[in-house]
Amino acid sequence: MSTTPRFIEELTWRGMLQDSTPEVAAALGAGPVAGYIGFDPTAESLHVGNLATLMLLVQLQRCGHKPVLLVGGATGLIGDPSGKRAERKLLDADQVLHNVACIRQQLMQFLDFSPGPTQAEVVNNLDWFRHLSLLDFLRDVGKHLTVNYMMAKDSVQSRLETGISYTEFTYQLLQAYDFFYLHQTHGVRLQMGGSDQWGNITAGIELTRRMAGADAHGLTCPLLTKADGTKFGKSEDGNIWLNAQMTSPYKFYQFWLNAADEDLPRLLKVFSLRSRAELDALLAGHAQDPGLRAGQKALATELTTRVHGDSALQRALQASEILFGKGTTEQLRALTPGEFAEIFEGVPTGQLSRNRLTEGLGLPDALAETGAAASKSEARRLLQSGAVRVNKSPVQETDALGPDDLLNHRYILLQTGKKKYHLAVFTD
RNA sequence: GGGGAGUUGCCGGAGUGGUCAAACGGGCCUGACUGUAAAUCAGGUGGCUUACGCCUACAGAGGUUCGAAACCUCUACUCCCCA
Repeated sequence: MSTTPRFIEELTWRGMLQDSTPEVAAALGAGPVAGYIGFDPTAESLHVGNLATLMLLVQLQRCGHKPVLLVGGATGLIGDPSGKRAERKLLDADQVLHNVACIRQQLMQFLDFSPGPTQAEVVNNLDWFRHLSLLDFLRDVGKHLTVNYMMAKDSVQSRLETGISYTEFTYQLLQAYDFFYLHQTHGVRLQMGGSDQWGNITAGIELTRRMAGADAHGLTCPLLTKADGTKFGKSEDGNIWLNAQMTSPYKFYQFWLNAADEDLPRLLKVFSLRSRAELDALLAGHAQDPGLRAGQKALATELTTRVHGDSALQRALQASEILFGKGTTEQLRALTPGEFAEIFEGVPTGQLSRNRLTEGLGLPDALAETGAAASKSEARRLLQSGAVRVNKSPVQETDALGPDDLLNHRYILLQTGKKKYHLAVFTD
């Protein structure tokens, strides 16, 4: 044990510890502990916010404990009211099933599943809820927690005005039972999660204590916030997903690269696996010359590699260089169709007919019809403000597109603003 | 049950018969500067049009008027006070 870092200490310096039960450090110090985190199958993919809580399990395993990943195949059918202002629409059962399969696959790439005492494990709570009858649940589980206790939770309190269905109200009881069940069957003694999960976690501890007379522990990490007050994990286009189909590796890389200096220390501590000394050195170096963005580059590189692999990182770097570096029209023209497709994968496209080019296609029309601008009026405004570039070259408002502008015989790269790209695809 | 106030563009909020596509602030977009940043500064922010201009918009419907976001009537919704 002496060679591996202490879990609680590790979380503390990384700023990943929000709430914890009093005896949790002692319990973890006494020997290997199995701990779990639940993931809701609300989408086909996890996003970077999920990745933050997932890091708790990664650190747990690195500290010599056993991580258990719970996929909420059952709880996903009910819906967690935590942090939600209003009742949610129930997810389609088939959709949940599908999401569970996708997320399960995704989760597995972040932990070590090789045999041994700290081997990671994946469970699905549908496996035990499927066979639990309502009557058994009410008699064996529901009897142990009072409505008064359940009502006191923030997730319920905040909904007393607007209303909460019996279904969502019961959610905490289901999650509590997960903890009890994993305690009995997998020896799990710790549940972790984002700070919004604290109420559900304590419910589980309480239920385990009452049903099994056993001690259980819990801890949460702070929800990540950004210095500018906007929500972490979102870009203009929505969530940053871990699935490469939903958020291209290029976008993923860009997301981290664009982290604000102020947020950098916290992000690195949470997401990087580097040691404290390494991070201190990195941050010190970054502070010397923030303009180099050494910190952002390290963060983006490490995470893109971990999530998408090294070759995806290389392509993201190449795309970034062409789009933001000294990339020129000549460079664009030099790309092979294969390279072109990889670099512009995930860039929004709009289709136009090839014969539009023969007599010259006006820029306002081209911008509006490909979706690069919302309307011709907006396209004109952008043109007048000097925001528009075609194949990286500045253009005049009255310029027209012709066959000579085609890249790889079918593409024209439209740029509306420094960072916004749109690909016009010309078909026959 | 009685009395009063309100409903304006993405949001807040002016506007009480023409000069209102609608002040001001926020947000958002673009440019300059820069580090593909922050801060700052500048411009823009319904649609169509090269443009003159036209169309659609101020809760909904109808009306008065040469002309309405503004006046009247009804409808819907919101808020406040009294019992």
